[in-house]
Amino acid sequence: MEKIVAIVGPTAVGKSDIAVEIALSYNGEVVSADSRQVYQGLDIGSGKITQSEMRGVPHHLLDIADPKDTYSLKSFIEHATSVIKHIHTQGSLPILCGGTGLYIDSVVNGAQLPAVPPNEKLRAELSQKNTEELYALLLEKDKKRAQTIDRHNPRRLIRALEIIEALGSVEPLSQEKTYDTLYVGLILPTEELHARIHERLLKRIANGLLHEVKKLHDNGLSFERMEELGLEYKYFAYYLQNKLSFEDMSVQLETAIRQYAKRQMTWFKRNKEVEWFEPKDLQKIQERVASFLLSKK
RNA sequence: GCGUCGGUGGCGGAGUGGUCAAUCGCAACAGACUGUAAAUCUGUCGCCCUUCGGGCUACGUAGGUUCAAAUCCUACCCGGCGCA
Repeated sequence: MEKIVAIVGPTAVGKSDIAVEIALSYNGEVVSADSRQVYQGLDIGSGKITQSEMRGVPHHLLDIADPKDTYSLKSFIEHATSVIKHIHTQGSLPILCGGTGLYIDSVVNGAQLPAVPPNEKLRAELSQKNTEELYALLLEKDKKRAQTIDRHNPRRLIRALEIIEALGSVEPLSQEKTYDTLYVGLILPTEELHARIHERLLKRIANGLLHEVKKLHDNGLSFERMEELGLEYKYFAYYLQNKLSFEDMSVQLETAIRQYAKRQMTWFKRNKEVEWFEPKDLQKIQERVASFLLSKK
């Protein structure tokens, strides 16, 4: 099986740097797995790596979508899979690196998704209903899916109904593992991570985050869409609409980023394949990658 | 100084004699994840004991009334506002 390395961990832990280090040592190319960095123009706020930080290492799946459109997991799997294939063909090592756990796992596990693109009309229609109604509807149309779904979660209920609308039912996902994967998890003590989040936010603000968000809006990205994009974009959109003072906005944003980091950890912790390191243990990480590359499977 | 309104859990804020360890929101903590994932959702959230259940301490402080008080009374302390 072809090998890939996946670098995971919470936001602000320092994944990008480590990915570049590994790439430089083992002839790697980075495949970003970040649901926001795929969008053009979301640079400072999404923490997109800069040209100089790349240090000559090719990076893929950045700036491939228009933020006005919804980029989907399905597209990500397709793009990433094809890029990884290409990297393998060149005899290089693909390094999946990013904070979007679902994206990474889906690629690593070879999830096969049915092509059911977002149906905005249906979504708008269904979002008028409350969760009970949605659940009742699902129960009626696909009893099997209804049994396992989180019945309080409108997002999932709507998505399930959307798939049913297109395909008649929600079939179990099929997965086909095609890679030999090393999961490198990066972790820091909570206080340290929080301090990094704080510093990073200040830096982003100093580097012109507000200007970036204004520019996005001037270019036609609605505040509504920005709120959907979350974190920096969501809170700065609140500020620009005078829903929050700058002070309140930055405090709440920082809290939201911390909460996000926690959710990421919850996701990654449950994956027993992940081997955890502190970012400062670069040496150990490098050694682990080396032994992984020598192993046979 | 007088008058007046108020002081409730980490914060905001309900409750105004019994069903109150105290609605709710936030934060915090733990978790889920059939595909919008930086999204969405769930649980816990005074202290102690073993879950059920039980015990203890609590609604500014100190007393009091009452079978029963966060809720009524008195004094004091603190804060806002009005008049001086």
